[in-house]
Amino acid sequence: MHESERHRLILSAVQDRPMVTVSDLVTLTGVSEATIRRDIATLHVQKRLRRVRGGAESIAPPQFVGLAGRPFSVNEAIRIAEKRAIARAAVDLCTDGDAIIINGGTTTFQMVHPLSAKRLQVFTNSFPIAEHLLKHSKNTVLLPGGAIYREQNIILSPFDDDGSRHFYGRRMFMGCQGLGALGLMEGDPLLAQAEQKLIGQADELVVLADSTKFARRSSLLLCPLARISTVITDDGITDRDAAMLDAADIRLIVVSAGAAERRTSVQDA
Amino acid sequence: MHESERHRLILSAVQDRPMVTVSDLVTLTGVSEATIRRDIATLHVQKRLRRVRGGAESIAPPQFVGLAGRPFSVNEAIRIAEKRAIARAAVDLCTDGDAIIINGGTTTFQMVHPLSAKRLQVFTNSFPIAEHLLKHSKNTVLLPGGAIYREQNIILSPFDDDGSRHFYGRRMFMGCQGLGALGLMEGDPLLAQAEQKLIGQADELVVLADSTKFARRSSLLLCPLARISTVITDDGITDRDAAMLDAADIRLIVVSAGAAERRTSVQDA
DNA sequence: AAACTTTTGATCGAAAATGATTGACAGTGA
DNA sequence: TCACTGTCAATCATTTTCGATCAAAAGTTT
Repeated sequence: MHESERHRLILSAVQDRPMVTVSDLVTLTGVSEATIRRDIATLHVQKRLRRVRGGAESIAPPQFVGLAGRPFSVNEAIRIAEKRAIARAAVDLCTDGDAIIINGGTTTFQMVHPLSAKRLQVFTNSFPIAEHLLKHSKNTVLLPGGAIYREQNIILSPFDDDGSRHFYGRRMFMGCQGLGALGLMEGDPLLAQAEQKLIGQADELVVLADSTKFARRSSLLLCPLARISTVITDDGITDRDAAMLDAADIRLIVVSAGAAERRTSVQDA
Repeated sequence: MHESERHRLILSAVQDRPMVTVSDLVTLTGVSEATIRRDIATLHVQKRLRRVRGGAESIAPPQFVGLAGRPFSVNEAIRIAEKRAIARAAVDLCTDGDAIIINGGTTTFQMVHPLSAKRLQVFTNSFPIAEHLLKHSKNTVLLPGGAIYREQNIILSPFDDDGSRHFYGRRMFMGCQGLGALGLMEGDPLLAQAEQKLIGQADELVVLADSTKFARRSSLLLCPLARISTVITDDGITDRDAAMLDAADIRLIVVSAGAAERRTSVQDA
């Protein structure tokens, strides 16, 4: 057994489990204890795992992953003010009693705070959104069936009969990775699949996209612009992009991310 | 049991309770009292929990724990030691990689702590169980579709195609309200409906029932004794009830709720 | 093939973790 | 007050784990 092969084995073993012991790895690889220790030390300085007494553990300990339902640690911090303002405008579209669909994502997650004051029927594939609404609001919460994907924090089923067909909402709210003349684009295949399932279960499709999204392109084209009813974005949007949405007969809601309240200016198409 | 694993277990245990005692953690982890104290001291200086007399408590502000982290406020406190011991024995039946089904309930909820150390595929209709496993373990978590019922804390759909038909487990674990010669009884119609959906999706049906359940009767008869493979209970069970289960060809696992280790005695039928 | 380097396995003392014991201390009830 | 109980810190013996060292094995270069 060669060094690189051992390293692959060790890394795969450590990702499966909260922690692997040295003796575990000895039986797994068949080499001596000393070698395993050396390997762990090497991988530790390479920051590919964390070395702990007795063995090794994954570099991302589970207690951080799940920290109070923070969804996507990477994207979360960026453009947070814009996302909040956009999410607030999205919630403002709803009145008590409405049935809505919220697709998982960092932008849509920001809707939970203003939603706390409402009483809606919310269908969502986002576990953190469901969790928050359950704990901090009186909204009715409904979920599709399926596995919980930890990275994306969404519930997704490989099957068609996951319950989403039985829910029909007045509006569906979703984020995206890119928005261009070709339509709505998503980056993550799993998110795309989840969104695909829910589009069509609502009268109106409301897209929450901060203004940087108009510059971004992505590989997965989810639907054409014509399918979108409303876009909510911040005031960084260019006239050209606004004109593009206008041409597609999309209602555009522009919010100001500035500290002040929602000075939302609505420009109907 | 290694240090890092114990720490994960302790943190997960302290999470959904106002406080855990040292002896709780001794039974949960199987290590000595001295070690638990040292662990608590370590985690305390790391500010990952607060050390209090008799045990430890969550560092998190009570607002989060209080609202819905508490699943079933009424039943939770009673016979907690028995329930924990029973739940632990239930988890001991599983080996990594197994696919299991856990029905929501106060007894089955106690399975989450020992489950933290496992790597299973867990299908559950209990939102708190899913939440805990997602945050504090590396188990794969799967859910049925439907609405979240706040009182029972379960996910339930009025429709048949909620995704549960697509999951097949080696074992299904469930609690109950009563257990008699006629069969398994449930009190809450919603819980009964949820259980009905999942029975039949697993090879073995394992019932977790503390010994008081044999004296209780209820209106909703869920299934006959013949459908049950295994019953796990505490040592308060009478010979008469044990004989009843034996006659029904049910494997009986009796655990001692006493502080000591899991002195589980298995009496096969 | 010989000389050299790298990797591996084994040994052994050091360091760390653990479990059990003890006594101190506070609270409880008789 | 006094015994009793539960909690806790300190201590010590034992076990586990670690790190350093060295020799054998494997691979490289000349």
